[in-house]
Amino acid sequence: MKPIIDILEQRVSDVMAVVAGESADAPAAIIKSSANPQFGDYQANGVMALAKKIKQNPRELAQQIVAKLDVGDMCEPPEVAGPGFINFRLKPGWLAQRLTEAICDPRRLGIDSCENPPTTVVDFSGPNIAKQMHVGHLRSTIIGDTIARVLEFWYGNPDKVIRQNHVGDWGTQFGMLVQYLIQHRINLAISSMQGSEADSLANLEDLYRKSKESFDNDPQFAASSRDCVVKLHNKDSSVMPFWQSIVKTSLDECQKIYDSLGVNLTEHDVRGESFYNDKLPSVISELSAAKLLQESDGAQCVFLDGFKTKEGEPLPMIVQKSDGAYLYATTDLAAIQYRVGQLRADRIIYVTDSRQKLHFEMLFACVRQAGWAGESVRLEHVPFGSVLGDDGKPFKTRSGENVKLKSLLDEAELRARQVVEEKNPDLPPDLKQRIAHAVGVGAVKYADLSNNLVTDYIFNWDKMLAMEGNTAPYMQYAYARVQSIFRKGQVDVADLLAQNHSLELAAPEEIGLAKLLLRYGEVVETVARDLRPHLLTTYLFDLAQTFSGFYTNCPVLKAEGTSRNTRLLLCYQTGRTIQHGLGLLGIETIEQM
RNA sequence: GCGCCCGUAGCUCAAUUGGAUAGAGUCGCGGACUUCGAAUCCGAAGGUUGCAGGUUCGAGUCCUGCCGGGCGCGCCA
Repeated sequence: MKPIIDILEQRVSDVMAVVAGESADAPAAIIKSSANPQFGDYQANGVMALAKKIKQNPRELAQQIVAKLDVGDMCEPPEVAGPGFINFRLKPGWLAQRLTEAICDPRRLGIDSCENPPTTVVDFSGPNIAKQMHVGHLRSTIIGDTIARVLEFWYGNPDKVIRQNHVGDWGTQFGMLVQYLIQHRINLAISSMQGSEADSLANLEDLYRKSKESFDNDPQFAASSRDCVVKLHNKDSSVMPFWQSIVKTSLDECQKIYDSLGVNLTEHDVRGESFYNDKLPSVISELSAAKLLQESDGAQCVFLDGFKTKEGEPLPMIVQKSDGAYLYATTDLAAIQYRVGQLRADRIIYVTDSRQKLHFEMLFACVRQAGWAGESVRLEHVPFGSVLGDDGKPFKTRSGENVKLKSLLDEAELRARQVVEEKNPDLPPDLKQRIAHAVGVGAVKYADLSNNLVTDYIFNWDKMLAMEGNTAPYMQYAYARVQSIFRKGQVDVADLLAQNHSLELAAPEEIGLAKLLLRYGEVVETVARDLRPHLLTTYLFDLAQTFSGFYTNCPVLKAEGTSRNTRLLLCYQTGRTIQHGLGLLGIETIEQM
């Protein structure tokens, strides 16, 4: 189904073009859903801009447009209001017809997929695998996952979305780790086979700490570590197995976190720094060939217009250090070449914290100048703020360490379990555990995604697990209540849908709910375009609240005939929309909680 | 010092990117369970959008200058 906004946009724009005549290019109709119900359901804001352009009275112009406008099939007669708005109020009969269509669409809820979806790379998560995943990886991982899910749905073609996990599996710290293993004759691959999972995990933590200690305190070890880095770069067979054992062990740990978080990332999405290692020399030579490379203090640099140091001098993007080593800028350049050249990406999205903003600005400027990404390739950085503790400082443990994602998730589940025990002690234990997992993980993700990306947010267990307010548990509860109606009424959904159902929207709560349900597609489209997940949580919360109002005022099972049928279908579509929307956020729904 | 981001109700956040009377949640206050799950709902209260100018039909949003905070600014990622 074509979105309501698009239908109105089309019709109003057509009339505007006629009214404007050939003299002027008519501006767009700019249809928005109205903020205030007093102004109807949708409004056209573009008339005033046109009036200005062709020097006419905006209200009179709006009147002319309304007179020529043919929207009688879907709206009550449109009204001109204020300085020149046109307000539209949808007819209940037309709403019912559209909603029926949405309900009968088993897969897409009546939402069209976009035309010509671009092949899109979503680069997210990207943990440094020398260490366990911690809270610093949380936002990129769940925001990136959501963006990938939303785009997959909006594009209507999962093949068009390519997840890339640009893990840090290369670099100087690996020299240190490998050197430690060699020196102590430890093969992680073997010890993790023999030991328990906890052992291999502890090994990695220990390994990092111990080798760091040696590196800092033992000059000879530090020297050997640096040699080890060189050997790694040369793919020396005496060190590679050790490196591989670290990578494998570490990625396995990451995978457990992803699985537990419900994040759609697998080993197939991993293209770590090591993947690009071979391609770095050609990055330099191609930059050189493009006449972009300059030496400065022994380092190979690209100087781009508009970037300055604190002294006001040109700020270089260093692509090769004076000792010959490459940097993350080099790897990112190679990654863009790979993504545009091999993956055929038309759109590349980077989900990282906002501190890397400057880096991406320079990176994008560089590939534009080098011609590695033409105008047709969209490069987008999605920056986000930090996770803070109650004190407003970066979220850390009491001892000042980064909070491990594993312990974070364990605690989420534990706290959710306590709530379930309190609210619903009679459920079977395994069900309680499933609920606790869905609620706990959902709460963490929802709390993150419901914030505007650019702002920092304060991590607060009590708020994210609260049953009241804009939280995952509230949303999941709303869903469970819908399901409860079907259970209680022993309504078979398949039968319900198979009936020749005629929707009849009468009560204001029914009409309001129907209108909101039909706006789901607009929201998905906006999120896909602007990459702002909190717009989706806002919508879902609005929907859940509107449903609650409907639920208290409109008995479903006690209603009869068409009314009962209508209300059941409204419940069905509400449940489905919440489930689908939460699904795009990577959050599970549960039938009872 | 320069650059980027931010400043909105006591608190946590929105505001469809320039649209109408700035909205939610939460806290506190007042109501609603014999009724499909009260983990809910309804109501009232709460504001000089950091300050001062400017742009225009119209500004929380854009421009300028201050104040306050966060982040970044050559060989880490």
